Amino acid sequence: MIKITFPDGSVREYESGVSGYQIAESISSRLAQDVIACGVNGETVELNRPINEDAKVVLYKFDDEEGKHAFWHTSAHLLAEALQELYPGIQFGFGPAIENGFFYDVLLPNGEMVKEGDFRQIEDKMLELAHKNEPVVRKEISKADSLTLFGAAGQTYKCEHIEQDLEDGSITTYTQGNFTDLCKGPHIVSTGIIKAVKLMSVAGAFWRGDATKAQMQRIYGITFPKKKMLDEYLVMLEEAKKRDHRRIGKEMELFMFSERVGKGLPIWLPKGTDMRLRLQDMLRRIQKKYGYQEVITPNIGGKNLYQTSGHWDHYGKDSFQPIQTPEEGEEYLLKPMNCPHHCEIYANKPRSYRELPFRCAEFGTVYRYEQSGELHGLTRVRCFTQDDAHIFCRPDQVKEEFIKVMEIIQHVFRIFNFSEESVEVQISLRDPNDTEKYIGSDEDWANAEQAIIDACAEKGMKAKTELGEAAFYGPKLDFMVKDAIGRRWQLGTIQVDYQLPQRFQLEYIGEDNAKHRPVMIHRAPFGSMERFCAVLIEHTAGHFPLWLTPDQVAILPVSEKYVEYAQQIKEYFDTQEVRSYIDDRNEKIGRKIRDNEIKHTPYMIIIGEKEQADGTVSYRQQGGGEQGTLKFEEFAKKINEEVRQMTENS
RNA sequence: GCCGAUAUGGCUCAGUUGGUAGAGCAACGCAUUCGUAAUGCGUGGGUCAGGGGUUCGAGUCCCCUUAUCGGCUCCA
Repeated sequence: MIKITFPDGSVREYESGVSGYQIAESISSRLAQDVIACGVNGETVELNRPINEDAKVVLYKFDDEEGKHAFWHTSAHLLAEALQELYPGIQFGFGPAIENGFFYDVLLPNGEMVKEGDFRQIEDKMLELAHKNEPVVRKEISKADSLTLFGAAGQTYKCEHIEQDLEDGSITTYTQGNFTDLCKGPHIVSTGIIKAVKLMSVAGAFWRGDATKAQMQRIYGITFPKKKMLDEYLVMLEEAKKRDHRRIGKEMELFMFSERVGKGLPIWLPKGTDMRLRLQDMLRRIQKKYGYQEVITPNIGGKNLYQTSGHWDHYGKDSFQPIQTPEEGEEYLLKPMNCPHHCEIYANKPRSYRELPFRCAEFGTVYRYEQSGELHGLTRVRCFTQDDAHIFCRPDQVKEEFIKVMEIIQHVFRIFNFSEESVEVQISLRDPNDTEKYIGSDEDWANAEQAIIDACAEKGMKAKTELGEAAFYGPKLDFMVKDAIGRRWQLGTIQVDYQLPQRFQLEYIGEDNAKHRPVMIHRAPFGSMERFCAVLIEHTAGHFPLWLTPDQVAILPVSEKYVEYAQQIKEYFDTQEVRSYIDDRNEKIGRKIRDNEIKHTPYMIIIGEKEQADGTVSYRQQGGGEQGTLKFEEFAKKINEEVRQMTENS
């Protein structure tokens, strides 16, 4: 007999070898229907795996992360099972559960390709197989046997995976019906729980994520235990699309692209520019308090500059190719980053330890020749402006300076209500197994990485560590924020760099009257104006805060008779720096209200006979209906007061 | 760059098996001069992304190019 402890603390006795499914059933038959996976001692196992010792049990439902994971993982197997029936000879790669659903990497025989048009047939086959409600059976298998099994099935990728990555004694297979997959689980108890299936897309994906290896087809899908849940999910996706910054940017006339100007080259329209300048001003105010000095550098630089920095070696192919000056025989690059220019500013004169840290900031526009397939709205472009700065400091100042930058970034994110949950902080270190990718000594790397880790610890910053994500010259602390459909984008970044100061032979005279090498911190709180605006648009769905929004007030005359009064108000607003426009269309007031509600303008004022006589305005808040009546001077004061509070609290 | 998909008036989209383009919104005009989420009537606007091909005939079928979308790879 073994003792099983339940989440509520109660303990029951069972025969050794009892399965999770039997445990679930013994509690309540109704519960057993909802339970789709089972955890033991913190480790998720499938319900049919025998439990042989005293254990703490967790029973997962679809709503639990672990439950969902098992559900979608089994769904990936279901997809593979269906594909195997439809395309005999198909090769399988990896097929995991992901945040929303699952995928399977496959290679069809004879160079055939899965097309979106085939999805219906595959989905039907998956549902047909699920309807059989086959149990998912786990089996431990030796390495030799697994190689025989998958070798006989012609699964060369599975065999490669077994040979290279798996150790004898830790290999398991899962079988449902006629389909057996190499897998470490966990899975749901049987396929019949899967009631709704939707294949989302098919994409190319390189075997093992290596662009030099075979390209497989990655089929994405999602499944649910109820049809209704799938419908709700699809509606949610549609809603998210409405927040897409590319769509809102067009609707609100914030930015545009032109095929003739070139792909990936965003054009900021008047309203978008207005907003961007306001964002820049906000950051300028904050930076000033932290002792930054703003500079302006050219948009091109000599090729030699980037050879010195090492960027040419690492990213030469990914830059716009050099501009030649035939008479002078020189080559210039469109500036792909600002750091080398800033190094030259530092080197412009001898520096004393007394003037460090030297903090040099620039809204620096850079150009990068990103792969065409990578371009994406404003989040991945070929011309963008970094809210860049480089801090040159003494080695003993690194941690303190790093922490100050963290404060700026947190400050900025707080202003936009990017909550702790929506921002993921990532410590990006180098891959210790692939040091070729990086420059600099192990000692410098150790120091730089430790500075970041210490700073995070000191600030109590919750951060996950990723190996291989560092820049080639140093480790980073990255602030990632999700877009409307859950893609993660790096916004803020802070990087510690011992390399560029060396390459540029940067020095300062220390207290000891000897020359010393400074350390450089690269940082950008927004990351780039383009990407930050994109993510901000998606987070706010275009409802920007009053201080930032291009238009604060819509002035709506009840009829054309009051347009003159409207103009008088607008002129006054202009003098008070309240941003307004008049909707003087020949439309009824109800219509004007509706249209301006949709336009996301935060305030509307309505003026007619009464207001004109009293010198007042009747005002509404977007989404909040009528608010009251004020003298128009009072209203302007109220707007500015609101803006003042917002910006001062920041 | 690679895989899959899309491209029709300013915007969002119809356009059945090939038979010479439609709607709603927007714009413009006229009437109306209106009180807190859509006034009515009318008008103009498209080399169907570009190029080539098949055909008596192509928005529709085929090929190439370009841009865009979903991914992969990359991201200083």
